[in-house]
Amino acid sequence: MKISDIARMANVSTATVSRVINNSGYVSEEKRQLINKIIKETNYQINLQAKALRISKSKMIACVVPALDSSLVMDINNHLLNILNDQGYTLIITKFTNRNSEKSIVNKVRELASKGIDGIILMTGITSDEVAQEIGTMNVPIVCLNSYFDQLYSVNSDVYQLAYQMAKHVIDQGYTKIAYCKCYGKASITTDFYQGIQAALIEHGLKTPDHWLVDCQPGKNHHDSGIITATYLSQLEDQPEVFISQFDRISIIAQKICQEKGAKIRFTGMGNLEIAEFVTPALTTADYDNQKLAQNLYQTLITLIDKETPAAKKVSVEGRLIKRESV
Amino acid sequence: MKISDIARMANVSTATVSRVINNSGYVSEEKRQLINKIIKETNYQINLQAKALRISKSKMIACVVPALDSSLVMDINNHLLNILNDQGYTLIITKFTNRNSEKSIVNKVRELASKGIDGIILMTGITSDEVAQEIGTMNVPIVCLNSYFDQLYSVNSDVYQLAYQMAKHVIDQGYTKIAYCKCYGKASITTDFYQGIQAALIEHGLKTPDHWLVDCQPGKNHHDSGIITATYLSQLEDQPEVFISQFDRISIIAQKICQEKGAKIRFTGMGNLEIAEFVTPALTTADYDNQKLAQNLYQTLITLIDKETPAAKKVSVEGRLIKRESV
DNA sequence: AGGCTGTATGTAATCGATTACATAATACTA
DNA sequence: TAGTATTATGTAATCGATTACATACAGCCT
Repeated sequence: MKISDIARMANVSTATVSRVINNSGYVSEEKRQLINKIIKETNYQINLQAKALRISKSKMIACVVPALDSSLVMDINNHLLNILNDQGYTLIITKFTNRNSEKSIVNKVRELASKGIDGIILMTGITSDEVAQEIGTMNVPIVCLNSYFDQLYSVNSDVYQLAYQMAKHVIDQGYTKIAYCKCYGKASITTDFYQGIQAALIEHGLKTPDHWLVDCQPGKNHHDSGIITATYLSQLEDQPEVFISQFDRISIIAQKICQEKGAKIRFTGMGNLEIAEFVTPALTTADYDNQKLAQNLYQTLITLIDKETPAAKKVSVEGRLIKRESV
Repeated sequence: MKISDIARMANVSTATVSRVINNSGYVSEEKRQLINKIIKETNYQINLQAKALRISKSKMIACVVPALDSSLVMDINNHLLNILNDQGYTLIITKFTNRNSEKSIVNKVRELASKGIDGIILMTGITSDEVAQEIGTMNVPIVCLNSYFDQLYSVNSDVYQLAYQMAKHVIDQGYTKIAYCKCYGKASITTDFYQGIQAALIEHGLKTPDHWLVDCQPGKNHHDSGIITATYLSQLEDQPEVFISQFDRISIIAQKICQEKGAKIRFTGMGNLEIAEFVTPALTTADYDNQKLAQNLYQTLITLIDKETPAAKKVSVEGRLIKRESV
């Protein structure tokens, strides 16, 4: 069933049917009703592919994710889905890991553009200036999550603040032997985390010895990182009192393993997994406000799609500390 | 940059360029190389929208989910993403909750078809025969997850077996006062769960009094269901020894709350959330083999897309019990 | 030489919409 | 009454590909 079929049945031209469908131009009330009736009766659905081709707007947005396995990615996509559904957009999810050489993300973007996608949300972090530059100059609307560069629009959790507050909270509880994870990646957000903690520590005249700085990267996923972290910490001669981790999952797993090994190290997480409340002891963590992140991603992207200029190149979204039993 | 631009630059017709791109028909080696060279130099990307319109194959598959908030949905989509990426397919995720009246899922399917989608994976459960009938007769390839009907192709976890094994395991541990969740929905998988447990119980001459059958549905999500379940169980005069739940999340939350309330009820879950291993006590659960589910979903769908007949209308995927500390 | 076959390439219709432009009828204005 | 808006509708080009069909040339066979 296509527009020309409807046109024939209504004894009008396709132009008139199109006008009715898109509510544009002049159509007599009589024909409008007739056409609408036929459309309803025949269950006619416009071919969006053809429409997209003609008007160069597909109402499709692609989200590039490293994987669908972190609660952050899931949760934000869930919120995005709600927003996009409401706005008549379709969400495409596509995978790109930085393991396939960061440079080729440029090709990924090109590939998406060739599908006629209106805009792209990049959840796979960018670390290279050069790549950021290249992506920034492509003429497809793009917004990054938690990766900021001068050349790119981005929406970010204010991890610096959260890390700072978290460290401060730990210190306020009277702890001084504080370890934390220092991921040696170059991702913006990771650096923020590190610096936030540093700031609080320095402010209170504390210093963390190097061997309490755990690199959580080598484990490919948080599960493995948790095991690595726990194994490392629990075999130390001088164990820290608290380990501030950047991810709930790492903490939850490490906490459990340390308990089993009899290491009395306390943990804090980040991300506020639902489950963090139900482990023992309930995990102190930080909530990123994923809904707000999703909203801002959408808002920025739509502004770009509409060929307007977003209010800010880099949007920061405040989160909040969630204090529970663990620290 | 379109195909006609390439054609002009190479001094050939669009037909020849198309032949080179699609490796079809005759093209002289000389022109083939020239055209390939130009394509590379110009970074030309074929317009997939136009192509899809012409050949009526979009290489897009849609997955209809109730929400992106359960680990099952996430995990399967993650696996699907890997498979689809490899096969050159694009994954579209779209939301449909049964709260918006199950009937209108028919419209959702129609809407997707109008986007030129090649096939649909339905993760939003179907419960109505009538709807199944209607969807079954639409001429779009569709596969359901965990919802089976005579009219529809489906891939399902063998929940009956798992529930049976789980109950048997609990009984084998010496427990006799066994409660479990009886969700009053009509979803196929929910009934399977109930019947699997029943079978094991009856086999061992056990009977569960009605007030130990907890309806977990009223809480909209597992989090709430967990709270409701724990609250209910812990205030009972005669508490069961074990509660067999259909979802890890419910168990994890209920287990924690019962601990706090001093109720000594043990829990088992289902779904094998990564986190289930790290709560205290580590949760005994069942693994659905999500990867296999995803593979079968893909396989069945592709077979339908290729206009062939899948081996089975209803595919069952075996899972396995994971015995840990909780029971 | 005439007829085949295989290779190479181009022309133009087509997929299903949108829309600029032309045209026509009607109503309004001076 | 001629001229100008306003309303209504249709014609045909267009978006960027694919592909059936037509054409042409080369080599080969008898």
